[in-house]
Amino acid sequence: MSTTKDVVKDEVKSRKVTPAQDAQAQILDAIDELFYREGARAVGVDAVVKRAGVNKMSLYRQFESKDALMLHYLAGRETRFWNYFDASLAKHPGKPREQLQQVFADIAERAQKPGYRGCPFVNIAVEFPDPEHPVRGVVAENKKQLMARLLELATQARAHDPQALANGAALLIEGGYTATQTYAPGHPLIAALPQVAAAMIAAACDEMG
Amino acid sequence: MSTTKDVVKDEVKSRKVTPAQDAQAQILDAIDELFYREGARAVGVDAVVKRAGVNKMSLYRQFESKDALMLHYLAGRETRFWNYFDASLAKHPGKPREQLQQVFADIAERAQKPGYRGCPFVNIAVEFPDPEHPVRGVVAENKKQLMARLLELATQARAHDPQALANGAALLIEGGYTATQTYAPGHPLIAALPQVAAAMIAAACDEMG
DNA sequence: GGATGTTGTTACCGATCGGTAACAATGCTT
DNA sequence: AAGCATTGTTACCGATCGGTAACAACATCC
Repeated sequence: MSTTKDVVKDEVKSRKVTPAQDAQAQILDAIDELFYREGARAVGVDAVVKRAGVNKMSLYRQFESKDALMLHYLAGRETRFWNYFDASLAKHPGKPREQLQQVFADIAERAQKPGYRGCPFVNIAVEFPDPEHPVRGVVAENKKQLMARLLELATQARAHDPQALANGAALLIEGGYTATQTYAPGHPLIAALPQVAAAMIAAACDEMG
Repeated sequence: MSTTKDVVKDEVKSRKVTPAQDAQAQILDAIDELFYREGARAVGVDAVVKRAGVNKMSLYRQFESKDALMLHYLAGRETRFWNYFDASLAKHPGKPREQLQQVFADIAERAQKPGYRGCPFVNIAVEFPDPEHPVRGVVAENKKQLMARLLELATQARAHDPQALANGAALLIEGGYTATQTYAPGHPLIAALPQVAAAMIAAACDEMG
């Protein structure tokens, strides 16, 4: 008798093997896009591996959990954010007031591009309300540093009350991020961010109390 | 022979029957708290019925889907929001500038209370990024009306550029909401919101261009 | 006292969640 | 060629997701 098991054996399997570091890079690319666009909570690991073009086990052999994935995602976004920030300042070296103004101009410009989905730190903080969740530490650290940089700029710009200007700038930045999601996309409110910031900066530096 | 089916029959079932409208009220209370505190996406219908103290079928006999639940949740939050808003204005009848200032003062006060979790419209917009999702329509409507009210106040306050002041106020409000979630709870930035708003209002109304 | 309509309960549906065991196929080293 | 570590594949795991069928227990009206 012939067992049916060994009848068809010459099919081409052709499974491609991806080095670990390549797979890792593809995964990081996938989560950077998916977590940002659809939200980390809404995107499952199956969607991640599908988009990354790797196997699920390849993912879990390099990242211990989805929480770890989110932390890597945030780390990448943090690097990108400070690159943006430093690029804004680099446009006006030695001119803190123009630097601060440029930060708002560049944020508003990015926020109007299609596909913009707000600040990734804001989004993930809203998606994970538990303040003990590991992602919240990254968010807090980012905002803490942002406030420090704003205070530094406000001080260098010789504002009457540097902390007050830093507070106002921080609130406007958070507001600009969020308004992109709550108001209709392309709403003139986003485009008005630099003007609002300009008025605030002028009032904080020019007129004497 | 004795069938085992009818041996124990005198156990007290004691199942309470809740009128439909009572169950509905309990469900609305439950989602108002759970959806706000933990996020509508993170809270399942099982958690809702458990907290409401009703059966799952009682829920689905009155609400056709979880999406419908979220719309009811948002409707309740919208009513509450405009009650807050009108209450702020009622403190200074006929004085638009003080009214606008009061809006910020009251928002900042609420935002510093324990359990505050930001603007429910902002949160649900972040949780459901798809602009075609039914909840997004409610969010857009709320913000649209808010902008209209702010513009009305700015006009009455005789700002040089009412639209510019309304834009600034809207951005500050969104920023205040969001900052409660991204910066540490109780962060001085939240308490500074009224001062920042005061400076903005003063600059928009007082000084001549 | 039925008959009827509403409510509670249980048990289930298929789908998806994050995560893993086991093993086949591959590449690299010697 | 042999041995070994890495990678791919499949098939699962228990839990939870939103949602429903079927039927038992109740209240009410005639």
